[in-house]
Amino acid sequence: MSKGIDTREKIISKSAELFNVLGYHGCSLSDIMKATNLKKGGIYNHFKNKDEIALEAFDYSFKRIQREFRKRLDLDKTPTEKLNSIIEVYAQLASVPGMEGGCPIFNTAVDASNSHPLLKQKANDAINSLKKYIDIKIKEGIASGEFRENADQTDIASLIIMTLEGALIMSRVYDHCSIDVAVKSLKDYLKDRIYKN
Amino acid sequence: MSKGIDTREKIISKSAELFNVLGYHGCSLSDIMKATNLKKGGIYNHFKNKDEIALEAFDYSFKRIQREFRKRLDLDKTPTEKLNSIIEVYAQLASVPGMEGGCPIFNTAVDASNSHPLLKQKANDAINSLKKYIDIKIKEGIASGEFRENADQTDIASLIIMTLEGALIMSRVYDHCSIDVAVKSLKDYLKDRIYKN
DNA sequence: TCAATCAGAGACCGATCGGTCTGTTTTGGT
DNA sequence: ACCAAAACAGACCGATCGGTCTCTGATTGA
Repeated sequence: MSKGIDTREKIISKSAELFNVLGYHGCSLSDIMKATNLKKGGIYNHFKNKDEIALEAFDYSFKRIQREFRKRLDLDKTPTEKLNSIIEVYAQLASVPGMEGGCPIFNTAVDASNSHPLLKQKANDAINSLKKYIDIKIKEGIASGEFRENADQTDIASLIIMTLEGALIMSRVYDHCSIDVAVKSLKDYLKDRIYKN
Repeated sequence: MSKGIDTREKIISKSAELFNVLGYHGCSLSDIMKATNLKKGGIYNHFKNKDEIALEAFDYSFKRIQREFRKRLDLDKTPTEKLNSIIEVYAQLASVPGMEGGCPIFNTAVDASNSHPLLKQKANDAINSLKKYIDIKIKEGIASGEFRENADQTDIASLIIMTLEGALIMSRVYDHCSIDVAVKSLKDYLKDRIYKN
C-alpha cells in the first residue's frame, strides 16, 4: 500500500524540480520518466495527465517555500527578527535543494500565465498568501510597538516580494551578486522606514 | 527586393510578440505561421530554423526597449529628470504595443536560461547593457553635482532593474497594482539617498 | 515586356509530444 | 503460501513538433 504513495511523491518532487528549471512547456513526460526511473505506465498509474502533475508539483513547491519560512521564523522571537528572516530565507531560496531554478511561484508566473489558467491562478493565490504572511508579521510589529505605524505599510510586503523575486530571476542569467544588493536595500529600507530605533 | 525584407521584419516583430507572451517553448512554428499569415515555406525562406527567429526576435525586442528609453530621455535635460524617466519607462513597458508579455529580457531569462545558452547569453548582455546605461546617468548626475557621491552607487542601477522587473512579472498574475508600489519605492529611495536636495 | 530571380505554398519527413491500454510483475493482507 | 489488487512496463496511438524540398506564382531589373 505504501509503495504507491512513495512513488507518487517521488514523481511530484522530481517533477517540481524539473518544472522549476525547464518550465512547464520545456519539461516533457520523458524528462519526468528519466528523472523518476519510471516508464509511462508507472507515471500514468498515479496521474491522469501532465497537467495534474504540474498542478500538484506547484502545490508541493509552494508548501516547501512555506515550510522554509516557518522553519526559520519559528526560531525568531521579535517581529524585527522575523522580518529579517523573511528577507534572508527568500534570498537563499535558490540554494534550497530541489529549488535550483529559483522561486517556483514567479517562474510559473512567467512560464504559464498566458497558456495555463489554472497554474496562473495558483501563482496568484501563492503570491497573495505570501503577502498576507508578511503583512501579519508587520502588523505584529506594529502591535508590539516595535514598528512604526506607517501609511504605506500595506505596500511593504509587496515591495519585499517583488524586489527579491526580481533579484532571484536576475541571478538566473546575470553573473553578479544581485541578491546581496536586494537584501541590503530592503534591510536599509526597513531600518529607515519601519523600525523605530 | 523590398518585399522580402518587409516579410522578414513582419516575422521578427510578430514572433517577438509571441515569444514574449508564450515563451520560447510555448510558441510553436504554427503559432508564428498563424500570426504572420504565412506557411512554412514563407517562414523558412527567411530563416534557417526556429532558433534563428528567436535570437533575432530577442534583439528586436531589446532594441525596442532601448528605443523607448532614448525616446523618453531625450526630452529630459537634467540627470534627475533622466533617472525619473528611466523608472517610468520601465514601469510602462508592458503597455508598449507588442510588449504585452512584460519585459522580454527577464521573460527570456526565466524561459530559456536552462535550455538555450545563446538566449541566456543575450539576456545577460542585455541586463548588463541596461545597467551600464543607468550607471552612466547616475555618474552624470554626480558629475553635474546634482547627485550625492554615494558609496553604493554601483548598486543603484541593479536595484532599479530588479525591483521593476519583479513588479512587472508580479503583475502578470497578481491583480493588484504592483508597479505603482515599485515606482513609488524607487522614487523615495532616490530622493533619500541620491538627490542632494 | 520578358527572363531571371525571389517569395511563398504546401506536401512530406522523422522525431517526439501527451496519452491509452494490455499484459506482466510486485506487493501486501490473510 | 496464496491470491486479489496494486504497480509498472512498454507497445501503440494520433497529433504536432521543427525542418526539408519541390514546384508555382509573384516581383523586379534590364
